[in-house]
Amino acid sequence: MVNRIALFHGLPRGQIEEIVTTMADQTFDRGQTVLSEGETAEGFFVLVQGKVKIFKLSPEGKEQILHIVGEGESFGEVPMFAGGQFPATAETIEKSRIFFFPRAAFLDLIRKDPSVAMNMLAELSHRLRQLTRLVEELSLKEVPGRLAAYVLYLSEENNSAAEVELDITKGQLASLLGTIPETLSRILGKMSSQGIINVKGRKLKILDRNVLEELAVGGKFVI
Amino acid sequence: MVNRIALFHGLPRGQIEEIVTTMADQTFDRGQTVLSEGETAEGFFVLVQGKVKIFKLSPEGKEQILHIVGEGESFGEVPMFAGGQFPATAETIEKSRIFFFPRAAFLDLIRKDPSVAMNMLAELSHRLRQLTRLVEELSLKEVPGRLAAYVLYLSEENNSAAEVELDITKGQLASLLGTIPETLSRILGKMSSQGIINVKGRKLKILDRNVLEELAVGGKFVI
DNA sequence: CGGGTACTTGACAATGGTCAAGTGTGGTGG
DNA sequence: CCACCACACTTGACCATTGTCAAGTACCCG
Repeated sequence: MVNRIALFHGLPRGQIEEIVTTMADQTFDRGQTVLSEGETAEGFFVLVQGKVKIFKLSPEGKEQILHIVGEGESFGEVPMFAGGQFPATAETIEKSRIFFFPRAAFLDLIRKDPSVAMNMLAELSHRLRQLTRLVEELSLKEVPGRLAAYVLYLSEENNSAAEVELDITKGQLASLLGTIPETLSRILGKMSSQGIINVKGRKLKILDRNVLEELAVGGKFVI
Repeated sequence: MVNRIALFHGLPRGQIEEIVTTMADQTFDRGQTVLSEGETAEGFFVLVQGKVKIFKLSPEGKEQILHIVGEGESFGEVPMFAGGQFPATAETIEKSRIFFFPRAAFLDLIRKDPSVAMNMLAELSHRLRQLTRLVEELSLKEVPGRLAAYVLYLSEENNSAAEVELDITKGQLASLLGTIPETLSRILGKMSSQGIINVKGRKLKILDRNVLEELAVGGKFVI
């Protein structure tokens, strides 16, 4: 199980066995909070099975999803290295199995084995790139452009297939795109009626990839 | 000089001398591009003196500043650990002196000395926290709220002084707040006319901190 | 089959961007 | 030392995008 975690790739068996003795193995139902923004951290988490959303809430209750954690990915490491509290909240959106690694043992491991440090540096760098892209999308593109980029991304992930399936609800997608379900629904409707995509529940079919690509780089969306 | 770089704190003298032999020392005039989004990376940079903005450009030319690099800070590390290209562009906004550290020698150093890895993990974590906050601001607050948060941040940096001075132009501040100079100008004007702040060139005086704090957490701005 | 959640649709309001035309203001060269 | 020029900033009129509120429909799970 631990072997499948990217963070521990290349680690000798002995050290894996050592770190396993310190970790905790927890199961969460869907909709449970794993960690809350502002909490002090005693370690970090790895999602083994299920799905977790990392998000921020505004005082008025609007939610911005920063990231959907996939299986094998870690989260909640920021305070371990930078001190302080968690910068966002993590909540399961499916029944999930999560490993918790306490701070001290993991820091020891890093000092002993540089490959863990390198893996962690790669992971954090990857996360920085994703967040950079999120800022770009939110600030420089309108909602249709963000949606187009997301649909194309889903397609790439799937060998550029024309048919893709959302693995989150449309409401969650709206929150990930920095908008609300109503707006997303309207835009999906418009794209449908213009023959750009075909929407059937969570299944999307790309009908005109060129228009999507045009939108995704910042082009305007004419009604 | 190298001693003052946070990344190398705690490093024995011998290793500092070693890394110094591999680095390049460059000077840039104001307005020069240090690295461009999409370029392949051969190393990373440390700003020794001056000021650098890290930003994204939309196809229409709108700019979103992600970060203003301060003296002693590094930038451009993401591709070193995650592979690929620079996710954003870096340009000097003042005459600057910049050290460049080639990839290979630095990776060697990390493998030899875990404290450098720890410093770098702290740096990247810190950056993740900042970007998380930027996403939050852009997505969950309106411009007056972002401005209020920025002014309060400047004040904190300065022992909560009531008088603060912008160290960037208002145009750059607009880009950092995810808006345009016109909008920023109008909001500064409104805040002024309501006695919340006093604006004189780049000098701002906080007159009503409570209102600013209210705005910064997401409160509404009544005209 | 029922209940709740997810989603859709409509009318409306408002934030903030665009375009255009100024008004300073600091730095440089004559 | 002053005039000029470029650039930073301001202000006004307008409008597009998107959020709010409200109501209704579809759909999945138990």
